[in-house]
Amino acid sequence: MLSLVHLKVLAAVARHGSVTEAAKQLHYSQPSVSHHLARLEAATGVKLVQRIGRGIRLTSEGQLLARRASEIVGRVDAATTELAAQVGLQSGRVRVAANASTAATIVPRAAAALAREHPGLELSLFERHPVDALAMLRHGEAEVAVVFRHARGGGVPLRPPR
Amino acid sequence: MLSLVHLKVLAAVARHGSVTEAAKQLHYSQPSVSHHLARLEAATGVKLVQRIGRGIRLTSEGQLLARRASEIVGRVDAATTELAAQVGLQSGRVRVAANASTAATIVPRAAAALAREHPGLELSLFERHPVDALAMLRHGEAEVAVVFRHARGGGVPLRPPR
DNA sequence: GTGGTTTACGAACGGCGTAATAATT
DNA sequence: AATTATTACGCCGTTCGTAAACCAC
Repeated sequence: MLSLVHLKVLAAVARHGSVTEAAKQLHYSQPSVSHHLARLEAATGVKLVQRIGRGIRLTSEGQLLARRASEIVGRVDAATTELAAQVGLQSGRVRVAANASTAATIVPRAAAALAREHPGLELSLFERHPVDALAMLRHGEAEVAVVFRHARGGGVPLRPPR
Repeated sequence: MLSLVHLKVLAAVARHGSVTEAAKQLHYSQPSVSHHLARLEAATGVKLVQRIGRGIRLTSEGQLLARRASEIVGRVDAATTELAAQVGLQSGRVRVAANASTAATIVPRAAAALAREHPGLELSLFERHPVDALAMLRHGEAEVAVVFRHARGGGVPLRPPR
């Protein structure tokens, strides 16, 4: 089984076209990156890079694998983020600042849905004038603000809880 | 960065609902799988499994991550396969057995395209009666057979070179 | 006691950096 | 001489298996 680190390194080398640059971006030493490439070649049994002049170039197979590697690494990062978000939704505080009309209409419906989906959340609703609602959001006194700015088209700034 | 092995183990545990079964399917020892789960929990900081009676159960976060893990591991496997196929197309031998009518019409066009895309391939064409063409395929004397079985709807058995 | 999971321990491997070497401009 | 990549080496963490302990039916 390939290693994610190997794939990440290959993707970085593909992006920057150089072992040195990839190492810098990954905060690795130059030899580490070189070694990773060698190991990845050994693991796959495929030549992935070519020395060309005093730099290197990916072979066509290297380019193919690098594209897949970017995709895969992206998914891993996304899964990590998603998991963290899921945990954040299990418990925590969500303070909603809304103006009168939204606080009476769409906010209760959204609040009910949120409470149903994530019963562990502590949910508070504050009815404020739009300007004050946004101020609460800005000052960290609320996680969510719901206001109408215009008659048509609304603004719904959203920050995840913690 | 999460480890692919960890993700693979989590996916296997999710599939089989048991550390023991997952270990069997992965050809690991039982303690290894247990240890992997513990490490994955440590790495993510999230409780992923619960002891329940004398078995275990994934938490909701565990189930979420397991779904993503399956997806990711699948992509890694696909990339590996794809890379191997790409290498196979760089060099090797493709022997095509075709009956007279296809050998004169669609096969040359396909052969030209293949030769253009993958110049390293050694390409041979054999014109045979349909039955003999399929026999060559079956006996490993050809990698590809192209025959018409009926007046409408053709059969194009394909095996990748090596 | 049986089936299942976890903890403990030791061996082998992998991954990292620093230092030294090679190759190209 | 300067820049880039590789090889050599030592350290530490990870991963594996076996053996022992733990827990629930």
